[in-house]
Amino acid sequence: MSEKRTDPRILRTRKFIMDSFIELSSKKEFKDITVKDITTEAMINRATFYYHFDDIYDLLEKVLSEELLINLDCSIYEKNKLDEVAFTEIFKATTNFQMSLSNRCHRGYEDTIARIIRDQLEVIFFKMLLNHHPSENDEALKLMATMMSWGIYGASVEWRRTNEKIPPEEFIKTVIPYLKNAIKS
Amino acid sequence: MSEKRTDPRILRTRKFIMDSFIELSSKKEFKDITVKDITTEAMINRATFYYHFDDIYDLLEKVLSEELLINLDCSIYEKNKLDEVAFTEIFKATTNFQMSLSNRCHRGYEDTIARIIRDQLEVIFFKMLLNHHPSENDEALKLMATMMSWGIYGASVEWRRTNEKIPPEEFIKTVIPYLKNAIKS
DNA sequence: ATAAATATGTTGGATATCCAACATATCCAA
DNA sequence: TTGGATATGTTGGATATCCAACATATTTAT
Repeated sequence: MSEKRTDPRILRTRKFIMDSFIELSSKKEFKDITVKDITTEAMINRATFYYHFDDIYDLLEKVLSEELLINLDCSIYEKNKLDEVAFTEIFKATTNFQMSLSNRCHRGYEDTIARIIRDQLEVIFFKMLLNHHPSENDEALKLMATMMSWGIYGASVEWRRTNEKIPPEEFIKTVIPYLKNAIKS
Repeated sequence: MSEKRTDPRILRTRKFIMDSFIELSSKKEFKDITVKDITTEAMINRATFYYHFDDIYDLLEKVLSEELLINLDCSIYEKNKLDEVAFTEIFKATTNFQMSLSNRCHRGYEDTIARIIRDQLEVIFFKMLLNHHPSENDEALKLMATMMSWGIYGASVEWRRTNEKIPPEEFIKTVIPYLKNAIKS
Protein backbone atom coordinates (compact mmCIF):
# COMPACT_ATOMS: atom_id res chain seq x y z
CA MET A 1 0.00 0.00 0.00
CA SER A 2 2.03 2.90 1.30
CA GLU A 3 5.00 2.42 -1.01
CA LYS A 4 7.48 5.11 -0.22
CA ARG A 5 10.99 4.78 -1.56
CA THR A 6 13.65 6.02 0.82
CA ASP A 7 16.71 7.73 -0.56
CA PRO A 8 19.58 5.22 -0.74
CA ARG A 9 21.88 7.79 0.80
CA ILE A 10 19.77 7.63 3.94
CA LEU A 11 19.84 3.85 4.17
CA ARG A 12 23.57 3.81 3.52
CA THR A 13 24.45 6.46 6.06
CA ARG A 14 22.15 5.06 8.72
CA LYS A 15 23.75 1.68 8.26
CA PHE A 16 27.26 3.13 8.43
CA ILE A 17 26.43 4.89 11.66
CA MET A 18 24.78 1.90 13.26
CA ASP A 19 27.50 -0.51 12.19
CA SER A 20 30.18 1.85 13.42
CA PHE A 21 28.43 2.14 16.75
CA ILE A 22 28.18 -1.63 17.10
CA GLU A 23 31.82 -1.97 16.11
CA LEU A 24 32.92 0.62 18.65
CA SER A 25 30.74 -0.94 21.33
CA SER A 26 32.79 -4.09 21.10
CA LYS A 27 35.95 -2.11 21.77
CA LYS A 28 34.97 0.26 24.56
CA GLU A 29 32.21 1.03 26.98
CA PHE A 30 29.15 2.95 25.95
CA LYS A 31 29.98 5.85 28.21
CA ASP A 32 33.35 6.32 26.51
CA ILE A 33 31.92 6.45 22.99
CA THR A 34 31.51 9.96 21.61
CA VAL A 35 29.56 11.10 18.59
CA LYS A 36 32.86 12.11 17.05
CA ASP A 37 34.17 8.55 17.43
CA ILE A 38 31.15 7.19 15.62
CA THR A 39 31.22 9.67 12.76
CA THR A 40 34.94 9.20 12.29
CA GLU A 41 34.53 5.45 12.10
CA ALA A 42 31.56 5.86 9.76
CA MET A 43 33.45 8.34 7.58
CA ILE A 44 30.69 10.92 7.73
CA ASN A 45 30.36 14.45 9.02
CA ARG A 46 29.29 14.99 12.59
CA ALA A 47 26.41 17.20 11.51
CA THR A 48 25.11 14.34 9.40
CA PHE A 49 24.80 12.23 12.53
CA TYR A 50 22.32 14.72 13.95
CA TYR A 51 20.40 14.64 10.71
CA HIS A 52 19.63 10.98 11.44
CA PHE A 53 19.51 10.75 15.23
CA ASP A 54 18.62 13.10 18.06
CA ASP A 55 21.63 12.05 20.09
CA ILE A 56 23.68 9.03 21.02
CA TYR A 57 20.91 7.65 23.23
CA ASP A 58 18.51 7.82 20.35
CA LEU A 59 21.02 5.87 18.29
CA LEU A 60 21.42 3.24 21.00
CA GLU A 61 17.68 2.89 21.28
CA LYS A 62 17.23 2.42 17.55
CA VAL A 63 20.12 -0.01 17.24
CA LEU A 64 18.76 -2.16 20.04
CA SER A 65 15.18 -2.00 18.81
CA GLU A 66 16.07 -3.02 15.29
CA GLU A 67 18.21 -5.84 16.51
CA LEU A 68 15.54 -7.14 18.84
CA LEU A 69 13.03 -7.03 16.02
CA ILE A 70 15.39 -8.96 13.78
CA ASN A 71 15.50 -11.66 16.42
CA LEU A 72 11.73 -11.87 16.45
CA ASP A 73 10.48 -14.15 13.76
CA CYS A 74 8.26 -12.24 11.38
CA SER A 75 5.81 -15.12 11.31
CA ILE A 76 4.66 -14.12 14.77
CA TYR A 77 3.50 -10.80 13.45
CA GLU A 78 1.78 -12.34 10.51
CA LYS A 79 -0.60 -14.51 12.44
CA ASN A 80 -0.69 -12.05 15.34
CA LYS A 81 -1.92 -14.74 17.65
CA LEU A 82 -0.83 -14.78 21.28
CA ASP A 83 -0.55 -18.52 21.85
CA GLU A 84 2.13 -20.68 23.47
CA VAL A 85 4.23 -20.59 20.32
CA ALA A 86 4.22 -16.79 20.33
CA PHE A 87 5.14 -16.65 24.02
CA THR A 88 7.98 -19.08 23.49
CA GLU A 89 9.30 -17.26 20.44
CA ILE A 90 9.21 -13.88 22.14
CA PHE A 91 11.02 -15.25 25.15
CA LYS A 92 13.63 -16.89 22.93
CA ALA A 93 14.13 -13.66 21.02
CA THR A 94 14.64 -11.83 24.29
CA THR A 95 17.22 -14.27 25.58
CA ASN A 96 18.96 -14.41 22.21
CA PHE A 97 19.15 -10.67 22.20
CA GLN A 98 20.52 -10.54 25.71
CA MET A 99 23.18 -13.08 24.87
CA SER A 100 24.34 -11.17 21.81
CA LEU A 101 24.38 -8.03 23.92
CA SER A 102 26.52 -9.50 26.65
CA ASN A 103 29.13 -10.32 24.04
CA ARG A 104 29.28 -6.74 22.93
CA CYS A 105 29.32 -5.44 26.49
CA HIS A 106 27.56 -2.10 26.62
CA ARG A 107 28.84 -1.84 30.15
CA GLY A 108 27.57 1.00 32.29
CA TYR A 109 24.27 1.25 30.51
CA GLU A 110 22.46 -1.94 31.40
CA ASP A 111 19.39 -0.30 32.92
CA THR A 112 18.73 1.82 29.88
CA ILE A 113 19.09 -1.23 27.69
CA ALA A 114 16.66 -3.08 29.91
CA ARG A 115 14.15 -0.27 29.58
CA ILE A 116 14.45 -0.30 25.80
CA ILE A 117 13.90 -4.02 25.63
CA ARG A 118 10.84 -3.79 27.85
CA ASP A 119 9.45 -0.94 25.79
CA GLN A 120 9.77 -3.01 22.66
CA LEU A 121 8.17 -6.04 24.25
CA GLU A 122 5.34 -3.88 25.53
CA VAL A 123 4.59 -2.58 22.05
CA ILE A 124 4.48 -6.11 20.72
CA PHE A 125 2.27 -7.42 23.48
CA PHE A 126 -0.09 -4.48 23.21
CA LYS A 127 -0.60 -5.03 19.52
CA MET A 128 -1.32 -8.69 20.08
CA LEU A 129 -3.67 -8.11 22.99
CA LEU A 130 -5.52 -5.55 20.94
CA ASN A 131 -5.99 -8.21 18.33
CA HIS A 132 -7.23 -10.69 20.91
CA HIS A 133 -9.64 -8.39 22.75
CA PRO A 134 -10.79 -5.70 20.35
CA SER A 135 -13.66 -4.69 22.59
CA GLU A 136 -11.64 -4.30 25.79
CA ASN A 137 -10.65 -0.75 26.74
CA ASP A 138 -7.12 0.28 25.81
CA GLU A 139 -6.04 1.25 29.30
CA ALA A 140 -6.47 -2.24 30.61
CA LEU A 141 -4.68 -3.79 27.65
CA LYS A 142 -1.86 -1.28 27.94
CA LEU A 143 -1.30 -2.13 31.58
CA MET A 144 -1.51 -5.82 30.81
CA ALA A 145 1.11 -5.39 28.11
CA THR A 146 3.32 -3.50 30.53
CA MET A 147 3.13 -6.24 33.12
CA MET A 148 3.79 -8.95 30.55
CA SER A 149 6.85 -7.14 29.21
CA TRP A 150 8.28 -6.78 32.71
CA GLY A 151 7.45 -10.39 33.41
CA ILE A 152 9.12 -11.74 30.29
CA TYR A 153 12.13 -9.53 30.75
CA GLY A 154 12.43 -10.55 34.39
CA ALA A 155 12.25 -14.19 33.37
CA SER A 156 15.09 -13.65 30.90
CA VAL A 157 17.20 -12.01 33.60
CA GLU A 158 16.48 -14.98 35.86
CA TRP A 159 17.37 -17.34 33.01
CA ARG A 160 20.67 -15.61 32.54
CA ARG A 161 21.31 -15.80 36.28
CA THR A 162 21.13 -19.61 36.01
CA ASN A 163 24.02 -19.42 33.51
CA GLU A 164 21.83 -20.48 30.62
CA LYS A 165 21.87 -24.10 31.73
CA ILE A 166 18.35 -24.77 30.50
CA PRO A 167 17.22 -23.97 26.94
CA PRO A 168 14.97 -20.90 26.92
CA GLU A 169 11.98 -22.81 25.56
CA GLU A 170 12.22 -25.29 28.45
CA PHE A 171 12.75 -22.53 30.95
CA ILE A 172 9.58 -20.65 30.04
CA LYS A 173 7.45 -23.70 29.36
CA THR A 174 6.18 -24.21 32.90
CA VAL A 175 4.60 -20.80 33.25
CA ILE A 176 2.99 -20.60 29.85
CA PRO A 177 -0.30 -22.14 31.02
CA TYR A 178 -0.64 -19.32 33.56
CA LEU A 179 0.07 -16.73 30.90
CA LYS A 180 -2.55 -18.25 28.67
CA ASN A 181 -5.06 -18.19 31.50
CA ALA A 182 -4.26 -14.58 32.23
CA ILE A 183 -5.28 -13.39 28.79
CA LYS A 184 -8.45 -15.45 28.55
CA SER A 185 -11.53 -13.44 27.79
CA MET B 1 52.28 23.82 -0.80
CA SER B 2 49.07 23.48 -2.78
CA GLU B 3 46.94 22.24 0.08
CA LYS B 4 43.46 21.67 -1.25
CA ARG B 5 41.11 19.63 0.85
CA THR B 6 38.96 17.29 -1.18
CA ASP B 7 35.43 16.65 -0.10
CA PRO B 8 35.28 13.36 1.84
CA ARG B 9 32.25 12.36 -0.17
CA ILE B 10 34.44 12.34 -3.25
CA LEU B 11 37.15 10.21 -1.68
CA ARG B 12 34.56 7.82 -0.30
CA THR B 13 32.62 7.41 -3.51
CA ARG B 14 35.74 7.10 -5.66
CA LYS B 15 36.99 4.38 -3.37
CA PHE B 16 33.67 2.54 -3.42
CA ILE B 17 33.65 2.59 -7.19
CA MET B 18 37.25 1.45 -7.55
CA ASP B 19 36.94 -1.26 -4.93
CA SER B 20 33.74 -2.51 -6.49
CA PHE B 21 35.41 -2.65 -9.87
CA ILE B 22 38.35 -4.61 -8.48
CA GLU B 23 35.95 -6.94 -6.69
CA LEU B 24 33.93 -7.53 -9.84
CA SER B 25 37.09 -8.03 -11.89
CA SER B 26 37.92 -11.05 -9.80
CA LYS B 27 34.56 -12.57 -10.62
CA LYS B 28 34.12 -11.91 -14.33
CA GLU B 29 35.94 -10.63 -17.36
CA PHE B 30 36.36 -6.96 -18.00
CA LYS B 31 34.24 -7.06 -21.12
CA ASP B 32 31.31 -8.45 -19.13
CA ILE B 33 31.39 -5.75 -16.49
CA THR B 34 28.85 -2.98 -16.98
CA VAL B 35 28.65 0.40 -15.34
CA LYS B 36 25.41 -0.73 -13.77
CA ASP B 37 27.18 -3.70 -12.18
CA ILE B 38 29.74 -1.40 -10.64
CA THR B 39 27.29 1.16 -9.32
CA THR B 40 25.06 -1.54 -7.89
CA GLU B 41 27.98 -3.13 -6.08
CA ALA B 42 29.15 0.29 -4.89
CA MET B 43 25.63 1.22 -3.76
CA ILE B 44 25.65 4.50 -5.66
CA ASN B 45 23.63 6.00 -8.47
CA ARG B 46 24.73 5.41 -12.04
CA ALA B 47 24.82 9.13 -12.73
CA THR B 48 27.28 9.52 -9.88
CA PHE B 49 29.67 7.20 -11.67
CA TYR B 50 29.84 9.62 -14.58
CA TYR B 51 30.47 12.45 -12.18
CA HIS B 52 33.76 10.75 -11.27
CA PHE B 53 34.82 8.97 -14.44
CA ASP B 54 34.36 9.53 -18.16
CA ASP B 55 33.53 5.90 -18.77
CA ILE B 56 34.55 2.41 -17.74
CA TYR B 57 37.86 2.65 -19.61
CA ASP B 58 38.72 5.79 -17.71
CA LEU B 59 37.99 3.91 -14.51
CA LEU B 60 40.19 1.01 -15.55
CA GLU B 61 42.99 3.38 -16.43
CA LYS B 62 42.82 5.14 -13.08
CA VAL B 63 42.56 1.95 -11.07
CA LEU B 64 45.59 0.49 -12.79
CA SER B 65 47.60 3.69 -12.56
CA GLU B 66 46.98 4.13 -8.88
CA GLU B 67 47.82 0.55 -8.17
CA LEU B 68 51.04 0.72 -10.13
CA LEU B 69 52.00 3.85 -8.27
CA ILE B 70 51.32 2.15 -4.96
CA ASN B 71 53.76 -0.56 -5.96
CA LEU B 72 56.43 2.02 -6.64
CA ASP B 73 58.28 2.92 -3.52
CA CYS B 74 57.89 6.60 -2.82
CA SER B 75 61.55 6.86 -1.93
CA ILE B 76 62.37 6.65 -5.63
CA TYR B 77 60.45 9.82 -6.26
CA GLU B 78 62.03 11.58 -3.36
CA LYS B 79 65.58 11.33 -4.53
CA ASN B 80 64.54 11.37 -8.19
CA LYS B 81 67.81 9.78 -9.22
CA LEU B 82 67.91 7.31 -12.09
CA ASP B 83 70.53 4.89 -10.80
CA GLU B 84 70.64 1.09 -10.64
CA VAL B 85 68.49 1.06 -7.54
CA ALA B 86 65.80 3.06 -9.32
CA PHE B 87 65.88 0.79 -12.36
CA THR B 88 65.62 -2.29 -10.19
CA GLU B 89 62.76 -0.89 -8.15
CA ILE B 90 60.81 0.19 -11.18
CA PHE B 91 61.22 -3.21 -12.76
CA LYS B 92 60.18 -4.94 -9.55
CA ALA B 93 57.13 -2.72 -9.31
CA THR B 94 56.20 -3.62 -12.87
CA THR B 95 56.52 -7.34 -12.31
CA ASN B 96 54.68 -7.12 -8.98
CA PHE B 97 51.90 -5.28 -10.67
CA GLN B 98 51.66 -7.81 -13.47
CA MET B 99 51.50 -10.67 -11.01
CA SER B 100 48.70 -9.07 -9.01
CA LEU B 101 46.89 -8.39 -12.27
CA SER B 102 47.11 -11.96 -13.48
CA ASN B 103 45.40 -13.07 -10.30
CA ARG B 104 42.51 -10.78 -10.99
CA CYS B 105 42.35 -11.73 -14.63
CA HIS B 106 41.17 -8.76 -16.61
CA ARG B 107 40.88 -11.12 -19.53
CA GLY B 108 40.14 -9.70 -22.93
CA TYR B 109 41.79 -6.38 -22.21
CA GLU B 110 45.47 -7.19 -21.91
CA ASP B 111 46.68 -4.83 -24.60
CA THR B 112 44.96 -1.84 -23.10
CA ILE B 113 46.41 -2.71 -19.74
CA ALA B 114 49.85 -2.98 -21.31
CA ARG B 115 49.44 0.46 -22.82
CA ILE B 116 48.41 1.94 -19.51
CA ILE B 117 51.40 0.44 -17.76
CA ARG B 118 53.77 1.76 -20.43
CA ASP B 119 52.18 5.19 -20.24
CA GLN B 120 52.76 5.28 -16.53
CA LEU B 121 56.34 4.12 -16.83
CA GLU B 122 56.97 6.72 -19.53
CA VAL B 123 55.78 9.52 -17.28
CA ILE B 124 58.06 8.33 -14.52
CA PHE B 125 61.09 7.98 -16.76
CA PHE B 126 60.49 11.35 -18.36
CA LYS B 127 60.40 13.09 -15.01
CA MET B 128 63.61 11.45 -13.96
CA LEU B 129 65.41 12.10 -17.23
CA LEU B 130 64.37 15.71 -17.02
CA ASN B 131 65.98 15.84 -13.64
CA HIS B 132 69.15 14.26 -14.95
CA HIS B 133 69.53 16.36 -18.09
CA PRO B 134 67.86 19.71 -17.52
CA SER B 135 69.51 21.28 -20.53
CA GLU B 136 68.62 18.57 -23.05
CA ASN B 137 65.64 19.30 -25.31
CA ASP B 138 62.35 17.73 -24.24
CA GLU B 139 61.70 15.87 -27.48
CA ALA B 140 64.78 13.73 -27.07
CA LEU B 141 64.03 12.99 -23.46
CA LYS B 142 60.45 12.15 -24.28
CA LEU B 143 61.49 9.64 -26.91
CA MET B 144 64.10 8.21 -24.59
CA ALA B 145 61.43 7.77 -21.92
CA THR B 146 59.16 6.08 -24.43
CA MET B 147 61.83 3.60 -25.42
CA MET B 148 62.75 2.85 -21.83
CA SER B 149 59.11 2.24 -20.89
CA TRP B 150 58.69 -0.19 -23.77
CA GLY B 151 61.96 -1.82 -22.85
CA ILE B 152 61.14 -2.32 -19.22
CA TYR B 153 57.66 -3.51 -20.02
CA GLY B 154 59.00 -5.94 -22.61
CA ALA B 155 61.48 -7.25 -20.10
CA SER B 156 58.67 -7.89 -17.62
CA VAL B 157 56.71 -9.78 -20.27
CA GLU B 158 59.79 -11.86 -20.98
CA TRP B 159 60.28 -12.41 -17.27
CA ARG B 160 56.73 -13.67 -16.97
CA ARG B 161 57.29 -15.98 -19.96
CA THR B 162 60.07 -17.71 -18.01
CA ASN B 163 57.46 -18.55 -15.35
CA GLU B 164 59.01 -16.19 -12.83
CA LYS B 165 61.82 -18.65 -12.10
CA ILE B 166 64.36 -15.91 -11.45
CA PRO B 167 63.74 -13.07 -8.98
CA PRO B 168 63.05 -9.83 -10.85
CA GLU B 169 66.09 -8.08 -9.41
CA GLU B 170 68.36 -10.85 -10.70
CA PHE B 171 66.58 -10.91 -14.03
CA ILE B 172 67.14 -7.24 -14.77
CA LYS B 173 70.59 -6.99 -13.20
CA THR B 174 72.58 -7.97 -16.26
CA VAL B 175 71.28 -5.18 -18.50
CA ILE B 176 71.43 -2.37 -16.00
CA PRO B 177 74.98 -1.35 -16.96
CA TYR B 178 73.77 -0.78 -20.53
CA LEU B 179 70.86 1.26 -19.30
CA LYS B 180 73.17 3.38 -17.21
CA ASN B 181 75.43 3.92 -20.19
CA ALA B 182 72.48 4.92 -22.32
CA ILE B 183 71.55 7.82 -20.13
CA LYS B 184 75.03 9.13 -19.59
CA SER B 185 75.51 12.75 -20.51
C1' DA C 1 16.71 -7.80 -41.26
C1' DT C 2 13.87 -6.34 -37.77
C1' DA C 3 12.34 -5.63 -33.28
C1' DA C 4 12.90 -5.79 -28.39
C1' DA C 5 15.87 -5.45 -24.76
C1' DT C 6 19.75 -3.73 -22.52
C1' DA C 7 23.78 -0.50 -21.94
C1' DT C 8 25.71 4.16 -22.41
C1' DG C 9 26.02 8.97 -21.49
C1' DT C 10 23.62 13.45 -20.38
C1' DT C 11 20.63 16.75 -18.11
C1' DG C 12 17.84 19.67 -14.44
C1' DG C 13 15.86 19.82 -10.30
C1' DA C 14 15.48 17.69 -5.56
C1' DT C 15 17.80 16.31 -1.52
C1' DA C 16 21.50 14.45 1.65
C1' DT C 17 25.80 15.49 3.13
C1' DC C 18 29.60 18.56 4.12
C1' DC C 19 31.72 22.44 6.41
C1' DA C 20 32.73 26.23 9.29
C1' DA C 21 31.12 28.72 12.85
C1' DC C 22 28.68 29.31 16.94
C1' DA C 23 26.72 28.72 21.68
C1' DT C 24 26.55 25.48 25.65
C1' DA C 25 27.77 21.95 28.41
C1' DT C 26 30.95 18.77 30.64
C1' DC C 27 35.34 17.35 32.25
C1' DC C 28 39.71 17.79 34.39
C1' DA C 29 44.00 19.67 35.97
C1' DA C 30 46.33 23.74 38.26
C1' DT D 1 37.34 27.52 42.26
C1' DT D 2 38.93 28.71 37.82
C1' DG D 3 40.15 28.16 33.16
C1' DG D 4 41.33 25.39 29.15
C1' DA D 5 40.20 21.60 26.66
C1' DT D 6 36.84 18.62 24.76
C1' DA D 7 31.97 17.10 23.65
C1' DT D 8 27.29 18.40 22.31
C1' DG D 9 23.85 20.30 19.40
C1' DT D 10 22.44 23.83 15.83
C1' DT D 11 22.52 26.65 11.69
C1' DG D 12 23.12 28.47 6.62
C1' DG D 13 25.20 28.10 2.54
C1' DA D 14 28.01 25.06 -0.63
C1' DT D 15 28.35 20.80 -2.98
C1' DA D 16 27.91 15.73 -4.05
C1' DT D 17 24.63 12.51 -4.88
C1' DC D 18 20.11 10.93 -6.32
C1' DC D 19 16.43 10.40 -9.62
C1' DA D 20 13.68 10.32 -13.62
C1' DA D 21 13.71 11.14 -18.17
C1' DC D 22 15.79 11.33 -22.51
C1' DA D 23 18.49 10.25 -26.77
C1' DT D 24 21.81 6.90 -28.71
C1' DA D 25 24.29 2.79 -29.06
C1' DT D 26 24.86 -2.05 -28.71
C1' DT D 27 23.34 -6.62 -28.00
C1' DT D 28 20.11 -10.48 -28.46
C1' DA D 29 16.40 -13.07 -30.23
C1' DT D 30 13.18 -14.15 -33.88
